[in-house]
Amino acid sequence: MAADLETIADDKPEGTKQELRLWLQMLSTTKLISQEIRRRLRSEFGATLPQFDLLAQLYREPDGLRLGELSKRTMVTNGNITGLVERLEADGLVRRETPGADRRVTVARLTDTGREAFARMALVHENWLCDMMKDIDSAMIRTLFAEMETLKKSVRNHLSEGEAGPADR
Amino acid sequence: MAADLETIADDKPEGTKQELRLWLQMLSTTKLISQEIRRRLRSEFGATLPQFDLLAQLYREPDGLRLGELSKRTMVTNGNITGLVERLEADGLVRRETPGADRRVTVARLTDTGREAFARMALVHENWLCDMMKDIDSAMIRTLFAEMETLKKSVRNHLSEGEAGPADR
DNA sequence: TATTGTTATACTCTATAACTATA
DNA sequence: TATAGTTATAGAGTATAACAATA
Repeated sequence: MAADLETIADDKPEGTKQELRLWLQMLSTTKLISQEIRRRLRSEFGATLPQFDLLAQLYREPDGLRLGELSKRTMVTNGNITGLVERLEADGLVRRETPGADRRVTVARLTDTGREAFARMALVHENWLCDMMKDIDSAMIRTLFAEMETLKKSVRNHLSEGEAGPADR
Repeated sequence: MAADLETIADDKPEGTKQELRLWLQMLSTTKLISQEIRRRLRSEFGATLPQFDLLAQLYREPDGLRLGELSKRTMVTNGNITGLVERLEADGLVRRETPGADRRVTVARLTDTGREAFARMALVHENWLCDMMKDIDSAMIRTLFAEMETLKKSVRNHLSEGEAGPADR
């Protein structure tokens, strides 16, 4: 069949599996962008990328998030979330509270200062990205986004059964 | 025109620019994969991702690479390459030499042990990725690869003029 | 006993800058 | 004076494990 010929012809780019090639490409592209973003976040706002990520999560949740939930969403272990939040609290951007009856629970939320600061950061941040992606047309950005989503799902499905993320017990 | 209507209709997903959405998607997907890869690299080979990356570069160059060149390719600053190479040298995977007349130049290359060790790592590593990307068909992987390449070029073109990567002077 | 979060530890990575030795 | 690497330093991220308080 014609389909088979096609498959055979394209299957081996040059000895390296295409999955690996794609991953290396993703990794270096992401590294290139995130190095630049990190550099600018620090020099202009004195913030790090994990901090920005954490603030972004809280920005979307006016009522705040429990630390365990924050840990899942940022993919940072519970133990390390404590340190991250502490640094942000010291800067006055985040506040910790024990909202309900269950005194084990802690919720982190943005302070007014934090909300305002993040809004400024996000705006500039967005412009950096638009600038870096200037040469990419709108349709391709949407395609890429959808494909990334599919890829992420596939990865989630095939992580070593029974675990999700780094250990913390 | 019909094209205009389409553009207008799709242009604003919901207040957040699509470039930013794409970037966040890329970042979390990459983080998901690389956390898993890092975990396995460490538990099965006692190696880190930057180390793997460095070894991969040397694997492709049987004659070795000058440290400056290695620094560019791995996007690790010159100062930090020294430490990375030192650790790998201590493990017996890499060797440093001064090949020519110019005694300032140092070249890093894989030892026989290093070459053999990396070959094993790379094989398993490749399988991890194929497994994680199981649900993605071949055509989409190729598409994604090409799009990543385009994206990387765009980013390179629009980094703050006159600089490439972190400072080191 | 299980859950939530904290503390402790050890190591690697990252960024910057000053320094040495060659050229 | 410019180049190739090294050293030094400071800080943050990362992974693990043991721990305390609460349920």
